[in-house]
Amino acid sequence: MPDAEGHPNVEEMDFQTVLKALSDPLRYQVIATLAGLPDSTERTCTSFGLPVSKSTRTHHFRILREAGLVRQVDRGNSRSAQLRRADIERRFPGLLGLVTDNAQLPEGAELLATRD
Amino acid sequence: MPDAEGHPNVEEMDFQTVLKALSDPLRYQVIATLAGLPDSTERTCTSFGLPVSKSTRTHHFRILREAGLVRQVDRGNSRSAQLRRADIERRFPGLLGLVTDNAQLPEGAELLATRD
DNA sequence: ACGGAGGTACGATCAATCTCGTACCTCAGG
DNA sequence: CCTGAGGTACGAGATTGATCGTACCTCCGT
Repeated sequence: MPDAEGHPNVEEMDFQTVLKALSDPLRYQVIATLAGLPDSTERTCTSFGLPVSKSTRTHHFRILREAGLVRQVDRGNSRSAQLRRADIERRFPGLLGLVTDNAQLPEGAELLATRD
Repeated sequence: MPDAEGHPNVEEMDFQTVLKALSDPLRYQVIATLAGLPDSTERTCTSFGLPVSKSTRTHHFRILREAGLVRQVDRGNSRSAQLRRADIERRFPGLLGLVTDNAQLPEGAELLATRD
């Protein structure tokens, strides 16, 4: 079962849950952005510049985390999110490729995502 | 734009729309079932034995059709649905493989699906 | 011509979920 | 010790989506 922070391990990842997580435009955008950046990239939730409130942001990142798509680790005063690329690739080979190939990132998304 | 029956062509298929279509358990089950059968298989909506009413069934098949996942053609007195396998494979390579690999079809699903 | 099976269209209902505000927590920096 | 930034938890509102019943259509078989 998932760990204390709600991360499922590779075997526990469920495709339907992942599809549901990705079917929201904002969450899709987060994953597509992360997938287009170097593997070890870590970002705070805020750094994506999502046009929603803090609590809504927490909600979306929880869904991504519980689907197994991102890992969130405590970094002192904040919390960084990183794509679980290897895990996803092992469990759902090719999925991330489809995500990046079909991403329609809004203008400036790369800038926002690259900002610290 | 889509034809009169609402079928998008290959270029018009949208990944987000497809993900949304697949994120419902019943619709996923339909696609997974079709994907596991020979390519030219045609089925009536009823033959899947979905545990919902007629109108709900129509609703789900409309979403699958408008996402571009199935093609529905008039067959006289009824209407048959078939998977747009080649189109999907061309537009989203590998997606159908993921769907079949992660399908958890209920017991007897193959029988229901194979029945005419 | 009639009945029934397969489908669609429409409107209503109910559940899921996206959204937000507020309150609260923790840590880094002054 | 404060303050502010980043996050979470919880409850409420709003929106989406699944579900159904009814009415209606078309075709096949009798």
